[in-house]
Amino acid sequence: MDFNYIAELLFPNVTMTEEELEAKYPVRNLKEGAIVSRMAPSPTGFVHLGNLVQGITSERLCHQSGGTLFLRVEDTDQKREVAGAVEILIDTLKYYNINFDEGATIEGDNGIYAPYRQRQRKDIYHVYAKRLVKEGKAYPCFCTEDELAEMHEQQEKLKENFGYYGKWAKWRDRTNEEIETELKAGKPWVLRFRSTGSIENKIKFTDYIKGNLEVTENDIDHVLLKSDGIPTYHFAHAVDDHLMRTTHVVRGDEWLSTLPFHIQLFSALGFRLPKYLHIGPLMKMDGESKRKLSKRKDPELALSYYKQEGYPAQSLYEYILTILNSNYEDWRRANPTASTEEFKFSYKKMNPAGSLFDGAKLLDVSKNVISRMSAEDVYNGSTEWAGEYDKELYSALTRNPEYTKAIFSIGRGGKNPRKDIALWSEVRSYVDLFYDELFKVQDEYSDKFSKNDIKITLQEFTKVFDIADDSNTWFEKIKDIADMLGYASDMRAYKQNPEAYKGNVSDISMFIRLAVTGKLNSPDMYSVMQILGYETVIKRVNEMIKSL
RNA sequence: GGCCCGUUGGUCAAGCGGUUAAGACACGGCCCUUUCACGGCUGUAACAUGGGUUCGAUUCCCGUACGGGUCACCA
Repeated sequence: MDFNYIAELLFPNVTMTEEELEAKYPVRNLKEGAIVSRMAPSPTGFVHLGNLVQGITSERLCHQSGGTLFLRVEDTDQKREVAGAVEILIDTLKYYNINFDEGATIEGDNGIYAPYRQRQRKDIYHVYAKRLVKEGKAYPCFCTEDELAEMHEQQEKLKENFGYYGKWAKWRDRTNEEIETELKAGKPWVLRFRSTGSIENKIKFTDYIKGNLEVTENDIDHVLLKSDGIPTYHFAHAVDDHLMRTTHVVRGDEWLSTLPFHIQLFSALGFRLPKYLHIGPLMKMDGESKRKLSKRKDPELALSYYKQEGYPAQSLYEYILTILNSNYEDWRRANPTASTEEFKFSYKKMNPAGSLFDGAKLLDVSKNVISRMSAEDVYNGSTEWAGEYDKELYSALTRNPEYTKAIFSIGRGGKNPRKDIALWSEVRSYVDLFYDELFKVQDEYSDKFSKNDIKITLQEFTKVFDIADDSNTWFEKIKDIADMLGYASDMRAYKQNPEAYKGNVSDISMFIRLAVTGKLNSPDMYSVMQILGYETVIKRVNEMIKSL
C-alpha cells in the first residue's frame, strides 16, 4: 500500500518540515529538575474550581522548581467557544494569583513557542498528521454521524464494546482508489489513528499522583483531526506538549481513561512522554451520596460565584492548598504571616481520590485569611467588592477612608486577632453601626431584664460618659453603675452568689452595647465609642431610652 | 454493560506491617473574660466488607459492596 500517495492527497499544502519545527521550538535550557507545565483550558467563558485546582498545582510545581508555566488556549472546539472568553479566563486566573511566564495574553502571544492558541497551529499539526499517514499510522475516515450512531446502536445490541475499532473500523483498510473516490466527491473526512493495541494487553504506568497503574491498551482508532482540519484534544496535546517542551502534564483524572491512547500516540510520533499528574475530582454531597461537582447543577463550581459571594481570592487559594497538600494547614499555623510561596508544595502529598468540597471549611479558612490582613487590606478588599456588589456600602466605606480603616483596626494586628469577617459580604453587618445611614437596632435583650432596668442603666451612663476617659477609667465608671444599681461589678463575687445580685457588669455592658451598636455582638465597646464620638454615643443611648 | 480509579470519625485528612490510629473543620462541655469574639483545655466520633499472606494487618494480595470517572469529529 502506498501511503505516500494518500498523504499527498490529504495534505497537499504542507510545506514545513519537522526539522524546521524542532529548530524553531528548541529544547528549553533550564536547570536540572525544573518543571515546565501549562494550563490548557478551553475558552468557554466558564472558569471553574477544577481549573483553579489544576492551575495552583501547576503553578506551584513550576515556580518552585525554577521552571516555566505557560498558558495555552485550547480553542479547538469552535462550537463551544464564547466571545471574550479568553479575556475572562486570563483575568480570572490572574485574580487568583496564577501568573504565567509565557503563553497567550490578552494582547497576544508572549513567548517563542507561539502561537499559543491551538487554532492558529493548524499547519503545525498537519505536518505530523501527514507523516503519520505516510507511515501508515493514520488514515482518513468518511463515516457520517449517522453511520457512527448506527454502529453504536449495533454494538449496544450485540453487547460489544463501544467505539471505532477492529471490524467496526470501516475505513481502516480501504484501498487508495476507494479513498480517492470519496475525496474527489468532496466528502468530508476525519483523520483517525490506526491503533495497533489490543485490549488483551495491559501496560504499566506510573502517575505522579495516582502511583502505579495498570491499564488496558487502547484499540480504538480515535479521531486525530476533525473534519475542519482542527485536531482533537489528544492530537493537539501530543504535538503541542512535545513542541512546547512540557515536562509535566497536570490534569483532571477524567483523562485517565484516554491515557493508554496518549501513550500510544506519543510513541507513534516518536515523542518522549511527559510526566503525568492526574488529580481526583472535586465532589459534593448530593443527598446521601457524593458526586462530582457539575457545571450544570452546581453554581458553586464557578469561580465567579465566589467573587460575588465575597470570598477574597486568597481564601479560595488557601482552601484549595489545604485540599491539595494537607500539611498546608499546619504550615500556615506555624507561619501566619508568610507568603504562600514559601510553602513547600509537593505532589507527593496529593490525594489520589477525589475530595469533597466543604463550604464550612472554606468559610473557616476565609475567616482566618481576613483576620490576618491589615486594616488597609481589609479596606481595599471590602471596598473593591462593595464597589461591584453593594453600592450603598461602598459609598459609606469610602466617604472617609481613615475612619473606615480605624474601624477595621479594632482587634486587628496582635497575635490573636478577631475573626468576625469571613466574607466581604459580611462587612456590611460588621460596620453598619458606624454609619448612621446603615445603623439600626436589630437585636433585643429582654428575657431577663425589664425595659426599666435597661432604661435606668442607660440614664446613669449618660451622666458619667466622657469621651476623653481612657479605657480603664471608662470601665471603672461602668462598674460603678453596676454597683449602684445592684449588679455585681466583680465576676468572682457574682459567680459565688448569683442570687445576691440583679445581674452582673456584663449585663450592664450589654445594655449599653445594644443601645450604641444595635446588636449583641460587636467589637470592643470602648474602641467602638472612641470611633463613634461623644455625640453619636449619647444620641443613640438617648434614642434607646426614649423607645423604652 | 466494558475498562479504570478510589474507600481511615459528619467533613478534610496523617499514618502505609506491631501506634493509646495524629491534626483541622463542624458539634458538645469547661476555663479565661466588661459583651461578642479570640484564645486555652476537654468530650463524642473512624480504618467499607469477606477471605487470604504473616507471629501480627488500617497498612500487602484476592473477591464483594459502595462511590467516582470514562467509553464524541467536547475538552
